[in-house]
Amino acid sequence: MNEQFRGTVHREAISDQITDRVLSLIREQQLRPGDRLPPERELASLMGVSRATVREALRSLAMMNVIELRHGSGTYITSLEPQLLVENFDLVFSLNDNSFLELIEARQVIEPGATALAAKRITDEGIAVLDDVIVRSWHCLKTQPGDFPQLDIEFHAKTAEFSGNVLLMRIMQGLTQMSIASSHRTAVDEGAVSAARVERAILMHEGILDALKARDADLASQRMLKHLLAVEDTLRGAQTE
Amino acid sequence: MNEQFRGTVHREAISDQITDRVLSLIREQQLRPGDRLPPERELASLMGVSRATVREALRSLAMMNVIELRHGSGTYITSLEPQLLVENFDLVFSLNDNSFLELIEARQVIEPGATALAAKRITDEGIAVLDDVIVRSWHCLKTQPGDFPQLDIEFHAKTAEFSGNVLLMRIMQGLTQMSIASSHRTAVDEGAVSAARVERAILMHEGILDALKARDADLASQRMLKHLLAVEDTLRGAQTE
DNA sequence: AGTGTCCAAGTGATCTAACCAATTCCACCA
DNA sequence: TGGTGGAATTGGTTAGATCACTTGGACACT
Repeated sequence: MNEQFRGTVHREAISDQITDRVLSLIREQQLRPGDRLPPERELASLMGVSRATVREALRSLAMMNVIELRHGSGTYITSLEPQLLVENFDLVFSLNDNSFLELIEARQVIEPGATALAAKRITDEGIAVLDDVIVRSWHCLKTQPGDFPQLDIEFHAKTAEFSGNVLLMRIMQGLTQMSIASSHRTAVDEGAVSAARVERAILMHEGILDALKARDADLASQRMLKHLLAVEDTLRGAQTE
Repeated sequence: MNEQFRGTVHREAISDQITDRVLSLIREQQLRPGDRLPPERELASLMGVSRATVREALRSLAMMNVIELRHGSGTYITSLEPQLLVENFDLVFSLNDNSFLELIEARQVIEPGATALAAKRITDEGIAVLDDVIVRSWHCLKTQPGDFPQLDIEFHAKTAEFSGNVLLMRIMQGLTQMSIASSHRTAVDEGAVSAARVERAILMHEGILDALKARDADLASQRMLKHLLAVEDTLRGAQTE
């Protein structure tokens, strides 16, 4: 016996029911990208709840990039493209305190593979983008070597982007952001941006780009790993100075 | 002149500022798993905003499983485990048929490298843990083959753990967890848990573990990649059936 | 002392009723 | 024709109140 006590006592919170409802409508294609939802006031009266509750649900969906709230205009379904929906994936690994040695090690595991994929998929437009980064890097070396880290990040982020894999792209972006925060904390910047080091880094970027141009996945992957090992040496050196 | 008009017109919505603030506090270790946040009323007055706005932020964080709102008790930081934080990303896989291929591709990039690290760092205790997973996998095959995916996750998650890199561990555990969610969506389960396939998977796990026991990083890495390529074939096959 | 009951305080959940701010669109005028 | 101003629409935010759940301590009973 005692079956009579089965079942959950806590029903789901109202605002969670609303988010589930919207997500269901999206899955059933009753709501499609670009569609506009009814105004908040209307939704509230339709469902017999307060506007505040509706807004809690809508804001949650907006944070997941499922909908977009446009002030004065309305609520719209986003494009629902994968790169949008995984935008917050970095939460999975960025909420912890990480040493930059762990960071660089993770990049050594991920970037060579991502670069190999990029070699297979990069378009001529993509190559032009990376070429431009290199050109700007040389210019930066002559004028403001201190600004190089920004271009370094851009090169790596773009390379990850051309891997054509949105998850790898997001992971790389998250890791590079953490690298920035980490280097700011450890004051590594001064050592890493000496003109000689910047020049070596640009040369290695060029080598990687050449391999990408040749669509040589193995070579590109190898060179990216070598580059990241060099970065690790630089960081280790700066750390012990 | 006209400098007076500088600056961005659209500032970030207040509730988004609050979520960012909470996430920053977590990153800075000022808030840790299990910690309790101040009551909503207090947060509102501390930040000089209304309670409704605070709640929109908190509900968004709760939807991403970063915090938990306990009615009558308070607001608490969750465990922040990767398996928990990726829960809501399954929407990507139900909306886009090809996303799970990108997922397995990302795993193919990351897991071999992480496994190589594990080969260098795994302890005898770690090996015992993986041995136990294998033993339970064989037992599962004989009794409840349908429960194998859970053990599959466990093998990969533990391997990630023994890589000794928290970042890689979390990324890998998150991706592995999502694999299960995506395979549920695509109704692959039936095909994937056939006894023959389960047996093949366990044998490959054994091969990986043997390489780890030998501390052979290259071999372990190779075998992990081969295993994931096999998983991809299984998924592709199930997709077109 | 141990134990169970009950109540009050604390806290999240929801509602109501405003007003502010950005967008949209149409009527009106030049 | 075309711009221009203002009203209507709609999201953003606030304030205050009430409901519902949890917690812990006071109290009575054993």
